[in-house]
Amino acid sequence: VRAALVDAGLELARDGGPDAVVLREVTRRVGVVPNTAYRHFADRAALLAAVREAALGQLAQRMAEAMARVRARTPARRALLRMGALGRTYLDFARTEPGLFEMAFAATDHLAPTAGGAGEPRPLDYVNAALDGLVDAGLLAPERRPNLQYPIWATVHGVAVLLRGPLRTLSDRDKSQLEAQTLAFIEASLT
Amino acid sequence: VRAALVDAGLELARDGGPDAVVLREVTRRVGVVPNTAYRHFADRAALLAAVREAALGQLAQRMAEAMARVRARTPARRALLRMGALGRTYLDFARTEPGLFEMAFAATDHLAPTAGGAGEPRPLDYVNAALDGLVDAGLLAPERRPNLQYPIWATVHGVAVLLRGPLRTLSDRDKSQLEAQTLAFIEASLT
DNA sequence: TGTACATCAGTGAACGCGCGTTCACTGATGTAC
DNA sequence: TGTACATCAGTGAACGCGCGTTCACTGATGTAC
Repeated sequence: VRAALVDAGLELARDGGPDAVVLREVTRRVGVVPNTAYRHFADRAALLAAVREAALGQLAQRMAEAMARVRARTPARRALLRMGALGRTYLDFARTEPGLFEMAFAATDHLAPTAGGAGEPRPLDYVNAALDGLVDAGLLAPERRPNLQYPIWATVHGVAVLLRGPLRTLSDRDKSQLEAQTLAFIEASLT
Repeated sequence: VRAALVDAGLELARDGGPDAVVLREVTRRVGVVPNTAYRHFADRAALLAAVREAALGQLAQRMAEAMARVRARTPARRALLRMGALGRTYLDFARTEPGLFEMAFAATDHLAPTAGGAGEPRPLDYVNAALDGLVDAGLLAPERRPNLQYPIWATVHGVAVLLRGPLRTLSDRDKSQLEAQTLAFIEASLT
């Protein structure tokens, strides 16, 4: 039932974002009485944290698939392609699953279980791996590497957020172009 | 009274973000009966849109002040300093006024009055002006200029959002360093 | 093999709450004659 | 100068709603002897 509750929450978040993940509605979808949720979660915030984790997992899975799809002869080329694929996957996710995207990055009261360490890979892990690949291939100076994942993440995340916010009135064409331009902006500053 | 309602809304948004801007609480603060709000706004969404506008105005004002403070001998140096000052002002605003920051960029149902055109300057206008300054000073190739404001805005906005979201557990030191690094990342890709 | 008991996931009913919104109203302000 | 009237910002009371959460409970499942 716990898994069913999280799934239902994910479904609610899919269209409506975090605010749509309402405890009573979640239990309703599972076909269970509201207070049943308290068997599995301390309170609504705990349920929300679990759903957020699941949403993040969806994004992580897409990134993993995208990484697996990259085929390239040389390590250098592969590192570059991976970098681009990561950005595109991230932006695709934000565009096609806006509710889950919002859910994945919503601020939850419960502090994230980041402490664990040995969990499933997170989006940032893939960026780190791709950057290390660039360094190994000699495309990126090692001294520029430290913490470089953050500005890159910020840039991609930022364009995703802006396109859903102040720039949401742009045409689809302009949005796609802006996404491409932003990824090019990152690539330009990497090489 | 209308202005008082918006002010009260701004105050509520300051600590608590958009969700804290509750129609009844807003009227309560003004010392007026709840339905009075409907004399001035069609519904809650309209009130929220007005408050969002005001929050955006606060940010715009800070940027204007920051621009006025920049003193430099040469146009080239001034353009560079302005660019940096804009980024720092933006991140300062996000850090010191998280509620207003969230409010300013919240998605509101009412479509933004962007159509007007001749309104007060918006954050993006300052970035455009600074970029034009860089081009005029010969620091930026004109062919790179078109739409360059968007990736830059995205990067700064992205780091602001991440620092309030997934990276909120970072130490203040790390946060400041990440902000600085991100601004350096932008500057590096501009020159 | 059979009985007594603990565990615990899910039930049924209810709570208090604050919300956005609607209604018919009052009473001050300004305008027309 | 005085009277009749329209305007309209704010009032008072109420509505229905759905929420998160708590309580004492039932009844199936598994374990100990």
